[in-house]
Amino acid sequence: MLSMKCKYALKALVVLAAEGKKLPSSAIAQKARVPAKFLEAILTDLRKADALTSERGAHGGHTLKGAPEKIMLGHVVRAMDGMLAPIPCASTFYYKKCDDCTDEKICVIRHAMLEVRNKISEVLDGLSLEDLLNMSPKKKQQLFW
Amino acid sequence: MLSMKCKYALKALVVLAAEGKKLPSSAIAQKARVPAKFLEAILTDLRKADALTSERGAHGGHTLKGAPEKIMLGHVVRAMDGMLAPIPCASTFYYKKCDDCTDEKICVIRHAMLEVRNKISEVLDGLSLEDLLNMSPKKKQQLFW
DNA sequence: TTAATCCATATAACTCTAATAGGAATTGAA
DNA sequence: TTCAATTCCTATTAGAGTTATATGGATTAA
Repeated sequence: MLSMKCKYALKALVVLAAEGKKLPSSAIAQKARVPAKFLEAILTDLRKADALTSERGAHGGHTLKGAPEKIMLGHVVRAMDGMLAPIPCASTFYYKKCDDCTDEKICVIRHAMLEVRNKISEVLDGLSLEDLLNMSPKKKQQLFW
Repeated sequence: MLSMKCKYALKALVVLAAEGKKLPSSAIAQKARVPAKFLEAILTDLRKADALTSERGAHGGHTLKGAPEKIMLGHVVRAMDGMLAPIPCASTFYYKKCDDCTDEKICVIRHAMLEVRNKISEVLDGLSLEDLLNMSPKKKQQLFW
């Protein structure tokens, strides 16, 4: 399950990608329809995840860091929610051994979940913000949801 | 994320599939290395999900309902954890509209997550308990994890 | 009658989620 | 210098979900 936080993060980044310019968090919150104060925390996390840069003070705001086609959904989801894999022992970036497993090389649950994690990764690490924008039939009106 | 409950459920079913006979929950708990009392509740859910049948009283126990090749992982995971999709609006079996979305037909987040949900479904609805057993290189010794 | 077993309900500790609140620090402009 | 806009930081909170454990009732075979 994607958390609301992660979904909001994606929406915020789509807005930034579509506008292609610096935006204050209040503007992002309004365009993405996301609780403003919650979004502030999310934007901080996105900055730490190197997805955007922020400028403080009057006329400050947030700017996408790098081109929209370089920012992949997998990166964002991992930064917000952690691993893509259904269980820790099947994760590449957030691997953790199971307590109830003696030999993970033969674990059939893990084998199955590795397949799942690879499919999820194929999709999310293969989709960029730019790809998301291009999915929208109403791109020009900037209606994405 | 798969819950422990779901993981335990899968392990219990693998044990039942491997043994191919009626087993009391205590035996399943021991072979699957799952907390006994927690497992009892899980077995009840699996019965409600039509994955096994139970007999009460002395010499009672739980038996897989139907052939192992007919019980799919997707069915089990849905019964334990709910939807496979990352977000409710992308779920087939547990669909629910998003509050922050005006037109889901154009929602780019949903489109991306539909791809993910379909891939997950392809794997989990394509894998049976029998497939899991066959994944194990130590099938004869009944070591699955 | 007894022991084994499933079944049902309650509870508890813990963590996670989805926020909200309040204010400090920074910046550009009047 | 002062003001307003803005990010940034820390704390708090209500509610839900997770992962169990405890107790005892109901059922069944020997």
